[in-house]
Amino acid sequence: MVAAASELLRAKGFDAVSVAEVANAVGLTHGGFYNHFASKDDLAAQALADAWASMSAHRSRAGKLPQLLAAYLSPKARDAPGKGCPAAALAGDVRRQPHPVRHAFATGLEEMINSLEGQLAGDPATRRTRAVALATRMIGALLLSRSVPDDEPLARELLSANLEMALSDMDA
Amino acid sequence: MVAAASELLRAKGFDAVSVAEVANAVGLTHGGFYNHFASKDDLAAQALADAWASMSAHRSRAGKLPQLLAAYLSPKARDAPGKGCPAAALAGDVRRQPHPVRHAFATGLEEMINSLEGQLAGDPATRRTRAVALATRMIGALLLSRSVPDDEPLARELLSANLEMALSDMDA
DNA sequence: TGTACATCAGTGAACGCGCGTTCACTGATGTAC
DNA sequence: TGTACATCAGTGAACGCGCGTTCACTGATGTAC
Repeated sequence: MVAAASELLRAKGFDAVSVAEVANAVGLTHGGFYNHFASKDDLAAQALADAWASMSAHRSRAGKLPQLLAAYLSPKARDAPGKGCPAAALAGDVRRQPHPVRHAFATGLEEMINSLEGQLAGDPATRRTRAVALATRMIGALLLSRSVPDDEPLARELLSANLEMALSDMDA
Repeated sequence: MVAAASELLRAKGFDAVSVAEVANAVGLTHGGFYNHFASKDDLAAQALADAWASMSAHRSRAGKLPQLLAAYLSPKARDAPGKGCPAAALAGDVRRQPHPVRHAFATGLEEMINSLEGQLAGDPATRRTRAVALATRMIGALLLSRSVPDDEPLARELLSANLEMALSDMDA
């Protein structure tokens, strides 16, 4: 149920997913929901943590940084928000969520930054700063690309321009 | 009314602002709303265009690029989403809005990129790419900083790390 | 100037709808003897 | 093994609520004569 919610929330956002919808997704009716979770917010916090966990697992399978960036900033990733990065899917919503949800978000984001930092070469003194900036670029590009209508060239350009810049930054 | 909606929408998001709230903000009741707009979505599209217009006016008053970046990526801007950049405030929501709203969003974003491109120095062949990447960095950083709880150091770091990287990119 | 009338922005009750949450009840499962 | 009972996840009707939208009505404004 947490896994189903995690995908639905990323695909549609917190408010657009109902308790009944999540329950139905695992073959239940809405009434039994409260045998498992204290509230919808409780589920949201758990689902967000779960999404970050599966994102982290995916990251360790993705190989080296250039391959990870190319996969992250791809049209395929753009078109599958439900299975993709929780930050790109929910960063805009999370500002209006209760504290446990925001905290789960921040924890996952911090882990993502740490993971990127570990894959960066170059001057160790600037690694953390570059990792924060790289995470921002990845998440921002995917999120903005999704916010623009699919048929506008800008949607592709946001991915390609940021991929190019991210790859060239990496060497510096 | 469009101006009031523009600020409310940026502060709270599309779904969290009701027609009654917008009407009350200008001293009316909700019933008269439909003498002015065809629907809530119609208002949202106009309000978004208005927000971009006031952002654009603000941009031309901001001086040179380093000053603009410092103001954009400041804690003050972070804490006033209602008066700030429509992209950082609404990029996450706009994906779920009807096409006119998405189109208004994309148009404003395109203008922002063009404006940044005009302020960039360096190799003209890469200017457009660098402008797209810079806009992504600005919007992504502000949006992520707002999504993290205020009391976490990461909220500040997202602004400062991206400001630092943006300023050093500018010279390259 | 005064009177009758048309216009139209604004009012507030009402509509249908979907939501999160509660609750009395069902029915399968497992334990006690 | 068979029977009685407790447990507890799951059901679906019901609750109160807020929403976008509609609509009959009000009342101020401006025009016609």
